Amino acid sequence: MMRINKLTDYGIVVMTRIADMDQSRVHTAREISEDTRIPLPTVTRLLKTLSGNGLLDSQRGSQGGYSLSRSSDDISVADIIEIFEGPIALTECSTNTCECAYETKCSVEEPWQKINDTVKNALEGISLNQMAGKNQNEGLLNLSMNYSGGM
Amino acid sequence: MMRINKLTDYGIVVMTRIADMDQSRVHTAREISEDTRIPLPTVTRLLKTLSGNGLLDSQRGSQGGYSLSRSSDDISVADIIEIFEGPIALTECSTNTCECAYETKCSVEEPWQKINDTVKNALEGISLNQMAGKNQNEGLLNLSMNYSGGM
DNA sequence: TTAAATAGGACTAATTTGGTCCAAATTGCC
DNA sequence: GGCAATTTGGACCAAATTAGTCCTATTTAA
Repeated sequence: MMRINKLTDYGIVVMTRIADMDQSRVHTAREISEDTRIPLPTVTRLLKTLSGNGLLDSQRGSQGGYSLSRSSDDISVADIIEIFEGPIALTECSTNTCECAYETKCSVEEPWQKINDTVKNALEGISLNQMAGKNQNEGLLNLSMNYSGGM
Repeated sequence: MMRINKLTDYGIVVMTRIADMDQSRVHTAREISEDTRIPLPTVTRLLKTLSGNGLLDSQRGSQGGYSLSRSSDDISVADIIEIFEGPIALTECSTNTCECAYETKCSVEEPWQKINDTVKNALEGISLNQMAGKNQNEGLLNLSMNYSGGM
């Protein structure tokens, strides 16, 4: 189905939720779990991963919690996806380390690069801010202009 | 890794290979397997799926084999991907049948639609012809124009 | 009639993914 | 100082998906 993984999806939901919350204080895993209705153990793991990769700041101990490490304008969907899924690459051919066994495959490498760049750019072009409720729709027009309409 | 499945990848390789072959005759699974070095049983299955979904014509019996059902210009990478993976949709939210359980997720629906359309357009914009060796690079410039150059 | 193909589908092994849980470390507060 | 609330790190297992193989039936040309 060429889907992003469920955990990645959840990761985006969680980040979006945090972006929608009061930025003046930190938020606990429990709080976020209740808001999103994603089970606490799972949310816990998501938050660990997200803070471990620099997208969230964490504060330990009592009164601790998580907060965005930078403005929701400066966090893209691609940032989140790459944390959970690694570099955005639809095929192995799209990565640098491709060692194609089949000659045919290799003739295919350059088109794949282009395809990937396009996908990557689309994902980098959507900020958390756009995903969140506030300022909704603003900026999305840029994306629509990116494809000239058909092939 | 947000990858397409291996079988889908193989499917594209197989189709590309056929597009590169002599169009005046049909080609057997064995022949394609040897060319691509993909194991015969797997190639067999790929070809069955591809012909079953109208991308290849098949001819049974001795002297039988497979050929493109239409010009390689008229077959896109998206056509092949959709056969193996179903509709191109990065998240469930991108499909019509989304019944979001979480309110947060729903605020996220519209951006996902845009993202998906972009990805889909990118994949629809690459023809088998472009993937194959002949006329290489022709037409790819269109794609490059689709993203306005980073964010 | 036989050999060469495709068609259809069942089946298994391998891999990936989703989800849970536990113990340790840190911090604020009483 | 000690307790309670948190994050941290990692192990672990169950479920789902994917990859790959194989068998049998059908079709067709020579």
